Amino acid sequence: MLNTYSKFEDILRHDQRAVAKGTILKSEGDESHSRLYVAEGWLAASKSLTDGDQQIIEFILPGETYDPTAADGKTSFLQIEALCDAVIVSIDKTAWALLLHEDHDLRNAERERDIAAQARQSERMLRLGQASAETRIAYVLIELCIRVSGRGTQFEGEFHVPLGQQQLGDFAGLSSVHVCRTLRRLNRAGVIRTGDHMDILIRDLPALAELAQVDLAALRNEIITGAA
Amino acid sequence: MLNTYSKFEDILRHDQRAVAKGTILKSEGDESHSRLYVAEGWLAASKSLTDGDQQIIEFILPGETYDPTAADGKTSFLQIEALCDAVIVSIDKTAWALLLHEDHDLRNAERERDIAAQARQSERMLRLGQASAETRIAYVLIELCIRVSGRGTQFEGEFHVPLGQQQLGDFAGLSSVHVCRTLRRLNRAGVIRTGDHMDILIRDLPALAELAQVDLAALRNEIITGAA
DNA sequence: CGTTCAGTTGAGTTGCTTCAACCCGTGTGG
DNA sequence: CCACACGGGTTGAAGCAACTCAACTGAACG
Repeated sequence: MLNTYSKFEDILRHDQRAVAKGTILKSEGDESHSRLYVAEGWLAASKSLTDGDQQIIEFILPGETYDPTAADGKTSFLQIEALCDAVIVSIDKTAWALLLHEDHDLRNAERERDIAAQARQSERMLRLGQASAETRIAYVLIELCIRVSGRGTQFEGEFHVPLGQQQLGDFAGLSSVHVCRTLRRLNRAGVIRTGDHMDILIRDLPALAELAQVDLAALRNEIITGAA
Repeated sequence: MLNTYSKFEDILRHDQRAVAKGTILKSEGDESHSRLYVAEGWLAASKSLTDGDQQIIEFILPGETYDPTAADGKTSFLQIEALCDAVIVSIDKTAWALLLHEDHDLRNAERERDIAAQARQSERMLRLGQASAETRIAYVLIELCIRVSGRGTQFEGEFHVPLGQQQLGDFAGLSSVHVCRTLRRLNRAGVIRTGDHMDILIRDLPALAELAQVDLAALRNEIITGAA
């Protein structure tokens, strides 16, 4: 993952900052620091309604970057939170722009990254709007599996996500109670096995893909960046 | 709207193409033509589940551009459809890249456009995942109102959208029947008035914003591009 | 050993969907 | 000119999926 960013490793090393689980990163007035690079841990970008319900818009995994800045260059309309202890780098806005301008490969990689992120969002919207709880959960599991496996060889059927059922629900648009029930049902059906603290083992990937209504190979190409 | 694209008006004029309502624009193999510019009419970008339910991911309004191309540069994961008779321009991929490379202003404008589109999607995901039918419909109406009003002076409370209730439902994640009921309820409450063929008059904007759970001024900045 | 917190389960409720009927404006062919 | 079909909107009735509320469990921790 890191190799895409080898061009500015000096920055990455210099500006690293550890944050504890639960920390909320505000970009209030913090204009110069715009782009985030996550070296370790997971972040969640979310929005909430006035009545308190929140929707997780995107997870940011180790090795990925994210820019929460709005068009005005100042404020952010999203809340960024560390889902576990994390190490992040805030990349100076102008420095980033400079890098992007100089480095053609980086620019291309970022473009592909954007497209992949966009594709993920579309898939999620489709399911948020139209699919049953079972399909939503199955899709979330598959997306996360693909992403944690990364560009590595095959799918790793077993992986861990630093999420509670509440957060899974905030992502899939379901109540935590219903996430629990759905997960349990998938367990009983032998499709997955869940362990302590969101350890997930996919036992029957084709069945899960069927439930999620995805074509695995296609989704893979669509959803993650092609950079080797 | 057009003025952002004044730099390549020659292309726009040259390659215009009229399409009838309902036409589906496939990008199958049509690699060289990647970026769409909509001169007239509305397009919808949608995805569908295997069982046929479809979700409209984005509307593309006159004066806007859209690139349905996936990361591989070939296929598209979205279906683009003309919601009414439309005039579009397919901009050659390499020509577009060249323009973007040469023209700093255009590049910036596109960046802002991307950020605004991203913000819109986040708002919609929030409501798809967490909000009631009433809130979703109210939000959709407000978003569309803001977008058709554009950067113009004030909100125009009265506008028209070339959409049926079915399509409104596909966008808001509701059945057409429930869209009808909700619209009817808003009518009775005196918040809006609907006319023939999706003519909409917002009679009580603050009330609608309250239902949609949005801060009008903030949403405006967030959702549309700042280019004057 | 008590407290806390996440997950689990049951019971009851509700909001949205589905199905079906009906209305109405429009187009079409006899 | 009327008869008819058609498609979109409207409404009622019935069903169901997901929600809320609440109680219980078990693990982690002081």
